[in-house]
Order: sequence, then C-alpha cells, then structure tokens
Amino acid sequence: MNDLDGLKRTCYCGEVREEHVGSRVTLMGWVNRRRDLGDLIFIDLRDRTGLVQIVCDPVRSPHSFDAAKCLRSEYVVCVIGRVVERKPGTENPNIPTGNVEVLADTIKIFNCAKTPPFVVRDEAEPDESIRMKYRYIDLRRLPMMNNLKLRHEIVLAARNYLSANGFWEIETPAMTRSTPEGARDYLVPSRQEPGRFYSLAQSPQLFKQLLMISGVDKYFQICRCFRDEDLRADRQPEFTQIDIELSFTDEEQVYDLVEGMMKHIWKEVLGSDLCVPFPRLTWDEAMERYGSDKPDTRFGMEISDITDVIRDTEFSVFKNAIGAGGTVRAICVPGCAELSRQTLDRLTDKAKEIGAKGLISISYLPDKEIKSPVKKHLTQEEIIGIKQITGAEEGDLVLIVADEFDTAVGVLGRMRKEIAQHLGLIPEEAFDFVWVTEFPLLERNKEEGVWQAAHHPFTSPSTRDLKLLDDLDEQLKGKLRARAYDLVLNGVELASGSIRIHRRDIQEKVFELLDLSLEEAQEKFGFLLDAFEYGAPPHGGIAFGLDRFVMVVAGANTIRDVMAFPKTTSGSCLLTGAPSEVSPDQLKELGLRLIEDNTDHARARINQGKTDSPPEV
RNA sequence: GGAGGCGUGGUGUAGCCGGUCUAACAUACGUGCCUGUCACGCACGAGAUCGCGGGUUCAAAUCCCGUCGCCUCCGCCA
Repeated sequence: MNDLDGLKRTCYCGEVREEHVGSRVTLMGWVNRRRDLGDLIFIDLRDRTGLVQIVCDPVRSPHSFDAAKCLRSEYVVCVIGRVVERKPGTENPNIPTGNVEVLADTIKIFNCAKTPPFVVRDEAEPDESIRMKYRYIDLRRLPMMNNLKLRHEIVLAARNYLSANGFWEIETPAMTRSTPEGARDYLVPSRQEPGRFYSLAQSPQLFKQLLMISGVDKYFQICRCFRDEDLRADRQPEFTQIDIELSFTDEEQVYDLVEGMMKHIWKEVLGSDLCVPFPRLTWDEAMERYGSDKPDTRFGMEISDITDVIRDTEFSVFKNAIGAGGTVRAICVPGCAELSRQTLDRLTDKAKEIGAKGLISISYLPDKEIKSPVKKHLTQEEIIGIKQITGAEEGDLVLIVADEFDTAVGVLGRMRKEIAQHLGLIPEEAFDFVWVTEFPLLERNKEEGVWQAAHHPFTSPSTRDLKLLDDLDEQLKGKLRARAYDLVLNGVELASGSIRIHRRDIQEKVFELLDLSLEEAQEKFGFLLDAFEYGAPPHGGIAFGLDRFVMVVAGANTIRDVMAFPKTTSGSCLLTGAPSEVSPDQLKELGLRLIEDNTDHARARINQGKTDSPPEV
C-alpha cells in the first residue's frame, strides 16, 4: 500500500488553477496542515511549487474521508480528485491556488511521518542550528525551496548565455597541487604516495590559464572551490564560482561580456530589464568617496575631504593629523542634527572600535545654530566651510575622522553603511551594479609587513606601470596599479577578475616583487612559467561568487540560505556530523598518525552528545 | 587567535538586580466535539532536572568561574 502502483502525477499542487476546473487531477505531496471540522476535513497539500486545498467530504467519498482522518503533518500522500471552483466567499486570496480546490476521491498514503522537530511554515524560523540538523525539512519551506529554484535559474541562464557566446564548459581538477599564495589549503593525503598531499583547488585559476594557452579561447565552469579560512555570513569553506576566461581580450571586452550576461540573467530570471553599461569607479575613487573597494551605491552620504578647509586650523586634533601626513574626512548624515548625546557617544565608541582615534560631530541645527563638542576650537569660516564641502544643510549632522587616509575613509565608510541601514536610507529593492577598476597590484600585509598580490600573482600590472617594474622602490610598490576589476552589486563583491600576465619575463618580475625567489617560483609555478614559453595568448577573465550572487538577488542575509547544505561558523555540518573521526585503518592506509592531543574538547563534545564515538587518539 | 550576543517543554519566547518558579505564554502534539476552514474554533490532557560541569549561598533558570554549541564582527579570506 505504499508504492506508486502505477499512479502518475498530473500536475504540481501549486499549479492547480481555474483552467483545471472540471478535470481530475492526481497530486502527490506532503500534508502541510489538516483542518478537521468534524464532518468535513480540509488538507493543505504541499510540494515544491506551493499549496493546494483538498476537500474531504464523507458523503462524496467516505473512503477518502476516513483516510483524511488519520493524516498528520508531513505524511506523504497521493490525492486523486476533481478540481472545482471554490464557492463564493470561500476563496483564499493569500495563495495562488486560492480560487480552486480539489474534491478528493482517493487518498493514498505513501509514508507516515513523525511529528517534525519544527513546523514547516514559511514565516516562523526556528533556531538555525535546528534548521541545519534537519535541513531536509527546512528546505521544504517555500522560501528555501524558492531560493534553490532561483539559484538553478541563475546558473541555467548564465550557462545558456555563455554557451551562446561561444564559451565551452570545461572541468578542471578539484584535487590539485598546493601552492604557496592565497588562502589556507584543504589537504588530501595521498594513499599511493604516503607523505604527499593533494590540495583542494581554491579556484581553477591556473588551469583556466593553461586552457587559454591550449587555444580553448573561451572557457567557463560552474566550479566548486575550497578555502580553509574562518567562516562568515557570506563565506563558506566550499563555495561555487562561475569561472570565466577568454583569450585575446582586454578589460572592455570582459565588461561587455559580463554586462550582457547580467542583462540576460535579469531578463530570464526576474523578467526585468537591466540598464547597462554599469557605472565605473576606479579603486582610488571608490576609496575616496565610499571608503570601501565594494561601495554600496544605492544611497548617498559620500565621504568628503575637508582637509583643505581646515588646513590652517588651530584645532590640535586636525592639525596633528594633517601634520603627520594624514587627512580629515567627513560624512553628512541627513536630518540627524538632533541626535542625543548618548547616541553620538555610541557612534564614537563604534568608530574607535573599528580603528579611529575618535569621532567628531558637528550638528547644523535648523536655526543656524551649531552644536559640536569642538565648536570653540573651530572658526566660523571653518564651520561654514565644512558645511559647504559636505553639502550639509540645516538639520544635518556631520561626522569627522582625522587620521591616516586608510583609517579615515575606512571608518567613515563603515559608519556610512551602518547609519544608512539604521535610518532606512537604503532602497532594498534596488540593484545597483558598479565596476571597481584599477586595483592596486600589491598590498602590504599588516602583520608581516611584506608585499602581497592584491588580486593574485598572475594579474597583469597596468600597461603604464610595466616599465616601472625594473626599478622599484618601496614607495612605488604601493602605487603600482593592476589590470584588475571587481563587479560590485549593492555593496557586495560579486565578481573579481583581471587581465593576466602571459609572458614569462613579466611573470618572473612580479614573482620577484612578491619576494618569491626564482627557484621558488620555478618550484611552485614552473609548469605555468614553462607554458608561457610555448605560445601563450593574451588572456583574462573573471569569476563570480555564485552564492553571494544568489544571496543578493534572493534578498537573503547569508549565503547559507541559498545553499542546500551549508556548514556552521565552526565549519561543521550539523546534518552529517562532518568533520568526523576516521578509523585507525583508514589513517594507517594513508600513512598518517594523530599526535597526542588534549582530549578535553572531544570529551566535552561527547558529553553533549555531539559525536557518537570516543576519540581514537 | 580576539570581541560581542544567544542557549528555558518538540518549536518560539517570558522570567534572569537570588526566595512567591510547585517555571509562565504562544504554538506544535494527543483525545473529544464541530460541514466551509485556510494561523479553523472550543474543551480536556500530556510534555522542561532551565546546554554541560564546578563554585558562592540557608536557597541558583537567576550571581561567579570553566566548558560546549550556534550566530555576528575583527584578524584571516592570492
């Protein structure tokens, strides 16, 4: 009584409409809810498309009525019945199928279900850890189901677009060689060569460049990437890229291609027209105006440089900052002149938390009055000048940070976003794309003080900087620009790419800049350097973070909501229990031995019932 | 590695400046009643050693310490 018996579904629950009225349908799905009115039972039947109401009437069909009596939430059933229009006054405008209902003739139970750990209802979300443990139930909720669908549609549209534009989808190894640059690698021990390891690919970067050297010309891949770094709302240890590379290209061709792809996806998936080309900002401009390399351009409150206005000031905070080679920057917060002392203090604390020495406020009150803790240190001209440059009007609040450039704009950039969010100044429905171009080639690692590739070491220096490579001092290193670009959507870094180096001599010079000796370079990347000598075409590309992309389009706050089976912030999967211990035999086969470890942690976990076997250490 | 938040019946919350907590409310669950519900309604019922361990106290969900888990952020993420 629990297999299909030749039954065939005629349509999905959420698709039953007026046009089906009069016809018999066979539906299969889960019992979302049962409303037992005594001598009449309503069942909401659910599948991935939505809900439809089933009516079980003892007079019409005693058999199905009896069956309906024992149904419970999440039972899996087949319902055969006739679609009818609902009686006037009983329609439900809240669901798409609300004008019709199905009069059940037959109800067949495929499977019973235990009472679920949480109600499968769209609104109420239980704690995320419970959703993760029972992810298969969580995904039954239509918002989650719709996210999965959206993700599929975006991937499909991207794939179709790229294929139509001559790109071939080619797979590259997930298990590859560990390379020194970049994130921490996930390592896979080799059984056949004990003591050696594969690394899970952080991206297909090197392989796609080799494909260009092969003459593939246009490549793409929907590719899983692995990086062993700490998690965030928008970061998982395994994530998916839409990876694209093409030969004989420059920046403009990449921008064109990507804008076309976005336009296509918006049309196909959202049914709306996207305005292209996207605006562009150089990295310098982005930092100047937004204090971020991924500016949210959906709202104003841009950062102003007020250094010139107060250049001759006597106010020591400004004076000292400028004297030390720093700068004084400000943002104007509209309509917030009357913020309480307490709120301002909180903002100041926040600014200090993220690196500023302090936060100076000037309130331009409606009656031309000025309120500011530093009022007496500034001249009237300075106060007016600041008002003009920041575009502040009466009723507005100006927040000022005096510091090194990076700190000043960085702090204000973050304040800008947080305050705008708090004030509801961000139009949630908008999709504002912006290209950020001309990234620095190198950036200094704060901890070790060494220079690192800002994008990756295969990025071409900008053409005008090429001649500088031979004769560089430390100062110049930070000024070098790269042929690298990011696509930013609503303040989220969606995609990142560059025109690559395709000549051995230049690649070697860049390795040198990165303090990678020739021997090391040959040892780690020799295969690429060699390949450059066998006819490497100019090439470049871009890679999208698919999870973030879908997150933004779905309006989700975390990529976990657009991934079927994500991991927790500590990198574990609450559903499967990964990562798990493995048997001594497995370790032995790989030539591995665990070192003696403090097992308190493991023991505490066991006490919590989070693991099912004692550690094998 | 660091900072912060949270952890109370299945689920979501209240209680948290110690005693009246014999732990409240909603929902889910069970039984019964109900022919137009759609967050159905009504009645009754069952369900929690307050994450775990230790400490302070006459007394701990409540205070302290440790620990585990989840979340957010910094570092990290070519």
